[in-house]
Amino acid sequence: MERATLREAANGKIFSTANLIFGIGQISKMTGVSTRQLRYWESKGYIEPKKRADEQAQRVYGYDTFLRVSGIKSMQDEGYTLAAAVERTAALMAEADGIRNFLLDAYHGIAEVDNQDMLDLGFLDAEHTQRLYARSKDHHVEYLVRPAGEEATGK
DNA sequence: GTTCTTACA
DNA sequence: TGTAAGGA
Repeated sequence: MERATLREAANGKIFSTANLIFGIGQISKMTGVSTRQLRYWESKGYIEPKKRADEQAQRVYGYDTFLRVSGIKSMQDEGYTLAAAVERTAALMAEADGIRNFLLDAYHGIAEVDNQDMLDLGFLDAEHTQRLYARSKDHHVEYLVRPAGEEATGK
C-alpha cells in the first residue's frame, strides 16, 4: 500500500470529520450557546442543521457548524454584535480555508538539507532546475534554494 | 430524558 | 432571551 499523503489526510480520507454529528444539546454544551439561541441563529440564517435523508424534526449539526458556532460565541463574548460576529467568523473560516489550500499546494514533504529538516516547497523555477526549502524558526521563515534533483532524503 | 414549535413574560 | 406548555 502506498503511503498516505498529507492531502489525503486533509481531504478526510484518513482523519475524517464527516461522521461527527451533534445534537442541539451537545452543541449547546460544547459552546455555551443556549439551544434557544441556536434555533434563533438558524431563523436568521446564520447556521444551518445538516440535511437529513430521513425527514426528522430533530436537528443535527456537523463539525463545521460546531466551529462556526464556537467562533461566533467567542467573538460575541469579546463584544461583537451577533451580526458582526457572524461576519467575522465567516471571513476567518474562509481565510483559514485559503491558507490550508495554499499550504497543501505548496507542501511537498519534509527533506533533510544540511542536516536540518526542511519543508520541501517544490521547484522554484519553471525550468525545474532549482528547488525551494523552508523552515520556521522563532516565528520567522528561513529559505534555502538548492539545485533540483538532490532531494533524495524526503521523508 | 431530550427536542420540537408556539407563545408569553 | 428564558421559560412554559403540550406533543413527538
